[in-house]
Amino acid sequence: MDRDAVYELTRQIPAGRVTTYGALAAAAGNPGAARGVGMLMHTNPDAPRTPCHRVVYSDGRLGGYGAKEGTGLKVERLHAEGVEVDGGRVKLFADRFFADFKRIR
DNA sequence: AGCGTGACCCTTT
DNA sequence: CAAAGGGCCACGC
Repeated sequence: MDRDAVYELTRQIPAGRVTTYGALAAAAGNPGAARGVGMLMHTNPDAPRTPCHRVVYSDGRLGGYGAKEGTGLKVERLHAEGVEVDGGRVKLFADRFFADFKRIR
């Protein structure tokens, strides 16, 4: 597992778009390593260069966030980029999905 | 080197 | 439609 690749891909996610842990893992060449990617995000320091808030569950839910505020902060950051969030899930998930990480069920 | 834990995901009740 | 089970991988001790 090349974690640098994962971080790189995460950094390349355009503002206002989101992807999933699984899709990210697959794009990095390790399909099924969704959980590992989540761990990488958690391990990753707060690094502003890596927009981990643009990574969510495959069903559109936000998932977790290392900060104390948790998903709350995540919602704010996403909303600031134009991503509508409701009921803990991302609206227009399909449209907002990063094209390069096609993996909508 | 082995074990436990977690920011996940899919299939099956 | 909601809940439960089992299987991924990476990390720290």
